[in-house]
Amino acid sequence: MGYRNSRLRVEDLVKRIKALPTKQRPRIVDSIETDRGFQTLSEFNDLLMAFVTADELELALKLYSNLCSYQLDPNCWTFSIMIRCYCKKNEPNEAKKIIDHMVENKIQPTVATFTVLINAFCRSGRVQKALEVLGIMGLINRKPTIQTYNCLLKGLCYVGEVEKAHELLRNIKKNSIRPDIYTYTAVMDGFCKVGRSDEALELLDEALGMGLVPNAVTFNALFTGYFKEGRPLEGVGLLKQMKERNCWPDYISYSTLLHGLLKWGEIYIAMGIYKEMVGIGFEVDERMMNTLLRGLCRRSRREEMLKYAYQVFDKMKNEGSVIYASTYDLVIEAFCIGKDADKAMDNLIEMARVGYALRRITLDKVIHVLCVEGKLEEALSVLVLHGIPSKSSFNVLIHEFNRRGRRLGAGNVFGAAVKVGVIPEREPRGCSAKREVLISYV
DNA sequence: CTAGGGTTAG
Repeated sequence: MGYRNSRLRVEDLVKRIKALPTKQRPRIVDSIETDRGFQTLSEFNDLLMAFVTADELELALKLYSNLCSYQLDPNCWTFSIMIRCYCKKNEPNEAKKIIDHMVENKIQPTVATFTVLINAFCRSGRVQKALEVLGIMGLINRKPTIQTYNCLLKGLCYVGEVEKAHELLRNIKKNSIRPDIYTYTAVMDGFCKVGRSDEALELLDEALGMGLVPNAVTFNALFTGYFKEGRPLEGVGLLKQMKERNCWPDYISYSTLLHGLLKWGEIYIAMGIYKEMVGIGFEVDERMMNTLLRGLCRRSRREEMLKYAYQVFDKMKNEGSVIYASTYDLVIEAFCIGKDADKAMDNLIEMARVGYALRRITLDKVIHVLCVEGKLEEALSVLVLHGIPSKSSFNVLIHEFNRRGRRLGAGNVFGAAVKVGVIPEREPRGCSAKREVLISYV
């Protein structure tokens, strides 16, 4: 049974390979070889291409290296696939060797093949090499298309040559190649990444004037620019404009916007955007939820924000999200602000249980609120957690115990302080208590 | 006779 080509068979084979552990995959290629190989080169090319599209690059290389054992000669298409393979592997220099070989042997690669290689060089910041390839194209009279230029534009922006990208865009127009929305998006993105959103906006107008239709990616570039420049509210305006243009914001639009608003302290508006996202059905990821929650907690002196913080925190707990240490700190602080001593304490214990370091400031705040609420026993139990409160917390505790005439409690606190190397100014009432403690701990 | 090429975030 020879390996017979049909699209179904190729897809089937790739599927079967995908189901295998990585280490066992090369064996399939060997089995093809022992299985009488390929009838035609086109069968071979089809499978090679299938490997490359399926990201099985090692298998593609292995298959290619077996080529002569099937007594087949590579053609233009075979080489093109291998160029794609090396580009995917981020080895454009290897790909270029193949292009050179093709050109030398008068097997002329098409624009698409050149574009793949130019893109690979650009993506890795080797714009010079990309331009060199463009030069080879010129030599054999292959004209770049707008896609080729788009790759170069992105490459130029990537290496910080936005000015040059802009100039190239002008030249493209002059040479009567019609830019498309990818072209404009690429240069706009370049401007936005260096804080020149206004120039990006001018380009957007130009694109609109040409009848091009901006998409979410185009707008997302502007979002990024606005937030880089500290203009979060203009981002909100942009969202509105997007919708008016019937361009539906995607997940990246929303999360960029949300992140920008949080970064610049527009927490209330951020909460609104968050609700909108959830309403549409976007899942807000854990990291973003942590950021949102921290923002809400920072504003928790406003009652409404505290309420939101509670809601978001509950939701995260219900969904089993990981709550970061920095988030716990702020949540506990918010509970303290909200005079919810028990919740503050519960979460402090929770924080200790999951193994997070307990910051002094957090311990202090919990001890303080527990004392204010008259929960002395709980305040005392904070001392058994792993973490050292500040001297003033020990002072407050000793004072509270003294005030209630609880000499033993005060002595315990004093002892705990001394044990961790803190000598409070406050002393347990009655000298004997202090002396006892000092004798037993020092 | 045909494969195939270009976007975005914290």
